[in-house]
Amino acid sequence: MTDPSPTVLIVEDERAIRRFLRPALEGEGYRVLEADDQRSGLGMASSHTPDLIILDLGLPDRDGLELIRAVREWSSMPIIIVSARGQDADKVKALDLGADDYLTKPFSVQELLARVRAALRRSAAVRDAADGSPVFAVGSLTIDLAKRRVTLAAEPVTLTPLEFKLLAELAKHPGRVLTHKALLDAVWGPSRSKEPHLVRVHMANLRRKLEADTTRPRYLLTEPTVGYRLADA
Amino acid sequence: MTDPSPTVLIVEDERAIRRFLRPALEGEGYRVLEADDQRSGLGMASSHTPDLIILDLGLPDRDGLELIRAVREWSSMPIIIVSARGQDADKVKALDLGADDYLTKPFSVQELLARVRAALRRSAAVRDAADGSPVFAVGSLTIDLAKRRVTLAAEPVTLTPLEFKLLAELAKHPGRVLTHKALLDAVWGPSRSKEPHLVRVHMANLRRKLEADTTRPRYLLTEPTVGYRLADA
DNA sequence: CGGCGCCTTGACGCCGTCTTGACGCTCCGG
DNA sequence: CCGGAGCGTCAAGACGGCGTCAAGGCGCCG
Repeated sequence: MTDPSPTVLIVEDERAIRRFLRPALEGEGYRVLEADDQRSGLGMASSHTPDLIILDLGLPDRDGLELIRAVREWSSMPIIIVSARGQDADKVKALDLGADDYLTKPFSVQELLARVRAALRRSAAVRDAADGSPVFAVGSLTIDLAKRRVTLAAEPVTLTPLEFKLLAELAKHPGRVLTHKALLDAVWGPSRSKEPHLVRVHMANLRRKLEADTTRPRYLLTEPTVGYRLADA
Repeated sequence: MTDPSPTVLIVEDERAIRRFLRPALEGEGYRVLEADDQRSGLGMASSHTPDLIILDLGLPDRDGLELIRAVREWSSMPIIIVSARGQDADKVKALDLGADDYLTKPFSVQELLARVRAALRRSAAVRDAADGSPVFAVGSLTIDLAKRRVTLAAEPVTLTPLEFKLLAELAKHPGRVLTHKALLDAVWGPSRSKEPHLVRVHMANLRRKLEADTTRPRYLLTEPTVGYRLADA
């Protein structure tokens, strides 16, 4: 839900500039990635999917604009341009290609950081509105982690806090077997990691609410001597 | 359905600048509104709900910043600042208050237009994801964040400032669970984020005004040990 | 200066939830 | 055939969150 430290990708050929941008960004609590040309920048953008890109348009291969276009093919992550070129035409072109902001060198670090904050704030709003809540669904069971809602055959099911936490933990790894210890650690904390009985009791309660026949579970499957698994098909 | 021509509100005291901004914007196909001070600007923003605001920070009453803050109380519409003052501190303050962009005079019209396009493009993405309606409605309850009004079965309900702020926070994320901490942060500020009792008391007061049966709430739902949720269906 | 409304703070009782323990079942190996 | 281990069920009790009420303080407006 909350991303504790957003990731910022810097695409910049001048090492000097990278060397003073990185600490400034890290000082704000961001994780920082670096690339020194367009190709590797695009690669890192797609492999790491950062939360924001700071892009120097004065790249040696000369077509940072191409990076904007390429990223925009599949993502709407914020892109802030920094460039030595301050011509109107350059700015207009970059912005119209999909860049979110444009600063001309030399620029103030404080201003850049403020614009980074503004851009991240906006994109967080988008994520919010999108409500792209990862809903897990098997059979007639749906689990919405973000909205904290569980429905069975389109009927809402009321779960106790602990029941939901337990079910959510299973839903985060659909189809995978979670050991007793893993569940205890995640739901109760490490102190209780030696009491599998806790899991059994609450699993029974969950089954009573979710399963038609508790003796032959459809969703909450027991993996004897190992743990439990949420059916994913 | 979609208004083909977005509305732009210009808040600017210098008539000369308005006189050259208006035709430029209209030339791009936008509808244009004008205000010449903060007060009327805020009024037009709430009555016409434009798609974007261009705000001159050098207003005579000197606190255009206040306009940003006031608008951000209830809307996330894009705000682009134009200002004669180019100090870092000014930019940082405006951006952190919620402004989307900041240009210093003199600026190029082409650049301004490009930044307007970029801002509108982004907010279109937001509206895409969420429904852009500023009024929230469930059952016989309606909440108008912009007008600051709440009605129940078409009857206006009078709420205290704090009650409204609390309800508004819930209405901004209908159906989602807001944790005690989230509500405390948003309504009381981070300093009180460890006093869930505050939320309970005021939630009880809200229920007394909004719910037919406070023991079985229709709108303000409790999520035990987690927080509260505003019903969205 | 007085009154009123609003927010805070504290106390209290209720009710749901979690834990704990006991018991019977099944499966499997000795 | 017997015995143990793992699992599911049930009930009882303790715990703590939640809602409610009332008192107190503060600011605002008349």
